Amino acid sequence: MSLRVFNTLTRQKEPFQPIEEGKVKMYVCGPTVYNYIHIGNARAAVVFDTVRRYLEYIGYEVTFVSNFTDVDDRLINASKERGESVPEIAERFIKAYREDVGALNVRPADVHPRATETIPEIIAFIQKLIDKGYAYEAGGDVYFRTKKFRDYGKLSHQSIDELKVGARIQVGEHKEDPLDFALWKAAKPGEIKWDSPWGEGRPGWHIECSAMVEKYLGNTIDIHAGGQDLTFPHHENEIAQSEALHGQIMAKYWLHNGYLNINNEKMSKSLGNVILVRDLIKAYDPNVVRFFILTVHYRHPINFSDDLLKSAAQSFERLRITHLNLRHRLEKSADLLEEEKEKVWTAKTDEFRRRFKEEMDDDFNTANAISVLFDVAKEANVILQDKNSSRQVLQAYLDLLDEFANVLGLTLKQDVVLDEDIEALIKRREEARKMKDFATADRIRDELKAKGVILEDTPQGVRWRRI
RNA sequence: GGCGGCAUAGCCAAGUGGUAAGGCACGGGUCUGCAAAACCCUUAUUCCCCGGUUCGAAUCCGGGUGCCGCCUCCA
Repeated sequence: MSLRVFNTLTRQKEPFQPIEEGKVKMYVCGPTVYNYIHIGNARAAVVFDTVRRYLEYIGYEVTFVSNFTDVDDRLINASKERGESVPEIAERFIKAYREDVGALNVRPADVHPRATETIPEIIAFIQKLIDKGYAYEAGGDVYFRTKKFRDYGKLSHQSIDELKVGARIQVGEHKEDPLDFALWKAAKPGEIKWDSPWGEGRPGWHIECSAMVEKYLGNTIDIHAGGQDLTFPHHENEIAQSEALHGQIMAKYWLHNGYLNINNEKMSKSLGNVILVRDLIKAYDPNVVRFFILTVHYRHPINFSDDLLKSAAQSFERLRITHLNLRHRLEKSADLLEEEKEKVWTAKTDEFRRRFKEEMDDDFNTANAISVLFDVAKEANVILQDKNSSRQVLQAYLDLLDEFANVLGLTLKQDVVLDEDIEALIKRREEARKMKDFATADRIRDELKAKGVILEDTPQGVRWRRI
């Protein structure tokens, strides 16, 4: 079995074959940095970070590029409202983005280009489109001539006629056709601006991605990804720009993640139910948030609620406890394995690995991959029941858990550092238990529980963890 | 109007032709000084409804019901 991915372009799962053997060029549309990111943004970031990790796990060399949109209408509006400059706002929220997404264990991209640092390339791109007749200047704006691009609508599977029904020309725009979209917008007085052959202005939203993909990855890339809502118009327009200019396809595979709802309602400002990552990770371990996101297939809608998150926290705790218990037991175990028996265990762990890969190969089915993780934990727990477990076997299962968790960007390992006074209490309880003074032992155990430390007596001695 | 998605146990969620993964919660048992953790057992003769195709369907086809999304800034 090898990797198959669902391609929005064909609406089918296709065998994944990169353009260049062993290498993957991947671009993910990043945030417009005018605010803190919400959990919908987080889902996209986590999902495609996981895709990247898995591609690397199966041996690809991945070049991962993700942009920051640091100039556009929303930033300009925010600038007016807050009396702060556009670059100030952008800088602040880029920093916040890195923190938020970093907490969720999303690795930084190889390159994080910014629109404002790509202006010369954007202008050159637009100029070439004008030269080829795919774009026109009108009143200081430049628009893409949609009807000239024959494939327009191929990604969202809409005909131009159907799309026209919803299209509007805003007041002040000078489009030839309602479906045309801005490549360059003339600056209004006081707005942030750059010089261009068409006067002072700023790039439209879609053009930056086309220019960045070309600059950092080339004319055709392997994977272009983003949220479902970017399919139209953003990605459709990117395709129009890039393919009109280059005469070759922009990306082989287009991946889109599904929506995230809050208590079964769409998350939106008007409903007032937007949850910021920043706030969420104050209440929940970021690992749990990531785990929760990955328990649902990335293309399916995911519902968010307190109860669901609590349930996910319980679920994830099971994996963490097994991990912790393996480590505790490893300190007390000896190497007992004979060579032939080792082969049996290796065969078992290889089988888990095969299953994990099989699930991830099926369009990144993280939900099923996680179920393999639970099966590994179950097996490990059974081994922990045995009084004479071998060190090699325990270590093999611990490593396997870490290996899978790492592909998913999850951290199972917890370091439990105890204060001196807590250690002293544990020691006192041990002495009390030896003397069969269970009243004292239980009192200390309750006391520690109140402080967030759970004690568990095992045949190998006392074991502790934090709540 | 056009395009698309979803409906599986109390809850979450995989599964898209071969006889219902996994997790949470619940109940019983084992282990334990008691716990905790863990393990074992139990928990959907059945996958929104009605027809059809098939040796066989949650899975395919037709019809219906309900919910949702996109077509406009949006992950």
